Amino acid sequence: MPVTLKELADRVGVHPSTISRVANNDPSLRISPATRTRIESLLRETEYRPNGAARGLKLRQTLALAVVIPDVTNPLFAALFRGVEDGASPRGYNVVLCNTDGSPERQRSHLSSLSSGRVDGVILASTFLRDPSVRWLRQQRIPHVLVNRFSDEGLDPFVGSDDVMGAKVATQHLFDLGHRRIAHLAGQATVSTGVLRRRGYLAALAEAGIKVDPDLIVESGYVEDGGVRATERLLSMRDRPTAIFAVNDMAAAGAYAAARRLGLRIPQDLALAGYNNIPLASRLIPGLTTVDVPAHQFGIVAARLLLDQIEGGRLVPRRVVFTPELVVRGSSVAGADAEAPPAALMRE
Amino acid sequence: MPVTLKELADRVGVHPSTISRVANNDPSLRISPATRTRIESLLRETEYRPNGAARGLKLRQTLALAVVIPDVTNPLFAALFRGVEDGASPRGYNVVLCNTDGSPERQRSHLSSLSSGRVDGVILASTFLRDPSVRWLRQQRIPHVLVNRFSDEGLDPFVGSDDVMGAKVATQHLFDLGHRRIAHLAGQATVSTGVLRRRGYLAALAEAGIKVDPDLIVESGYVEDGGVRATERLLSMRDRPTAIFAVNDMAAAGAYAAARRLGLRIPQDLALAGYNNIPLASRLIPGLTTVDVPAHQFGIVAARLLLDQIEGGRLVPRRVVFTPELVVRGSSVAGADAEAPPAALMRE
DNA sequence: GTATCGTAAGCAAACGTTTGCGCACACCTG
DNA sequence: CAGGTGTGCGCAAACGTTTGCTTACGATAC
Repeated sequence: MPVTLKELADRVGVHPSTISRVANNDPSLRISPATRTRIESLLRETEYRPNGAARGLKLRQTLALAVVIPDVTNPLFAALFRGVEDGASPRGYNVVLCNTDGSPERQRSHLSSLSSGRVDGVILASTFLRDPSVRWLRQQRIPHVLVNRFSDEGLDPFVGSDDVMGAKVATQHLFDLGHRRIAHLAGQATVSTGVLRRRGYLAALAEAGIKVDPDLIVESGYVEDGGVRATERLLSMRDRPTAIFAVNDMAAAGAYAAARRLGLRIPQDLALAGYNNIPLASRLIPGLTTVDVPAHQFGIVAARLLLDQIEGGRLVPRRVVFTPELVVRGSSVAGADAEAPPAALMRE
Repeated sequence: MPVTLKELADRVGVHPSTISRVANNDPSLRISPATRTRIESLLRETEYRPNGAARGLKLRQTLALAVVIPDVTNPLFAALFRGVEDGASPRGYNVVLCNTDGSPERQRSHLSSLSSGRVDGVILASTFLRDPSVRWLRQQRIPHVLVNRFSDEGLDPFVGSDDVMGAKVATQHLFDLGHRRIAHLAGQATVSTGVLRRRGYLAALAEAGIKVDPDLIVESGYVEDGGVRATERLLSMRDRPTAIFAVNDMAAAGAYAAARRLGLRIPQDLALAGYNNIPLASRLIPGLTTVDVPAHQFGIVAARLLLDQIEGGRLVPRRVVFTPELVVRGSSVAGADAEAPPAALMRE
């Protein structure tokens, strides 16, 4: 159905290669202005687009990228994807989206399905520490960029934020408010954000001269449900914490539910801080104090790193690390919520 | 980098075509068990994957689909995308995601960038009535399926829900609760959901014997901000409505903000119903009564329709219309919210 | 001993581009 | 008019598969 070079060539009485050169603006082409305009107008008229497969075959490039994430349904990753698309689209690349639901097999299967040269590079979020898939990408020399979480420290191009500092700032914030028994809903030790944010939490305590109580560190994982259970455990202690720093906002949202169930007021009876600043954070009542992670920026930068890598040829490991920022809301400071939070703008 | 047929052929001392036939399980191939196993083990060992571009060129198929939506950041579309991927992935297709932000030019540009045969088909959500892009798809005979909104009635394969019925049921619900002045935050007249849901609203009023007050129908569009402004206008009337049916949940969320600002209690002073049942609906306090739209199912079914169309060859227009279901929460019936809404499960 | 047949695999074209060279023609120079 | 220099474009290979057709070879039949 789409028009081909040969057809055009017949219609304008010229060799296909000439048309190809005109379409590609080949500077080495010497051509009479007359033929050139004739060809150009034909190209415009027919809206000629070179066949992607043929072009890809010859040029060994697909003009496509893959983004592999656990779940777009999560606003953090949705924003990340938008960033990637916004970075890649102007440069002519399409973006295929792969959801893994956190399952390594699904991740593996997606990557292998893409490995038949169906994308020029991969952006990978939420890998594990020492992730086999990432090693495979390295070994296959498939251009890739890790986002948010890294795998083997420093071996891959990476864009993320300073998780240690973010966690430290959040914890210090709680300390500055007078809290001395500060708990941590922790992420898994198999994930970089988990270990780094825990490290930041510990660093803040150390700096404040607070002795660490191991009972105050409970693994909640990154889901709301885990946050509920972990918080219930914390709040049922004899000497319960007055504040909690959660590894992410979903776990913190779980803490809200647990606190409400026990009749505790936030922030008077329990202060909370989360991580990521997903849209939900400002929707909760009171608003959730959290560490902002510029997911959209992550995407843009990751796309740039990847495309530079692809178009530049050689793999140049490079890390871009953002400095996170604390967003203070009512979950830590009473009355901190702005009057009528600015309505997030969303379309149907 | 990836291994090619010719290389394999050299390594096993056989012609490339034979390897191809073995890899593709060509039933017309007669081959000795010995050679077959020799080839098969080589294929496994090298993890051979045929080059996608070459295969696509020969077979004129890309094994890729495109999903075109306004914005993945919107949970409704995120869920829709997941459905498409869940439907397409098992059948070997990748899915490229294109966000248009509602701009027809961006939609056009995405479609044209895909038109170089870079996808086998397109799933399009949120088109306008009489949308030029859709007509272009039809004219180019590019396999496509419309979701949620349709364009020219009945001309394209479509999956969505019965918007008239959904709106009617929601409005009737408000009527049954005793409300007589029921307003409508309406969608644009250029969008199928806008006109159909308005039609459902009107039908319910007619059936209830209520005379329509044109002042009670205000166009809010599909965004929160529009909902705020439209509701403010409604609530500042001398004889203001006691209930509002909003064209979607975002507009309804805007109504919450406007009501709070005016010190009105929901549902006592103002009852609300929305549409779509996005995750936010159950997060609002009180929970938002709304019409559930099975976005994930939409995606699955749309993928099936599209793949059948692609693989089956001829275009068979077909419509799949779901019957929507009303979800009653606290925004219409005081105390309807379940104790501690089941925590939505999300990952970081 | 030749014709027939079945088995096991090879040959080569084609898919639509891109691109390094080459070729024909015209024009200029001496 | 011979030789040189541009100009304007054409030729053909190559990218990695797929697939209809052909071929080589050994066995069986007559």
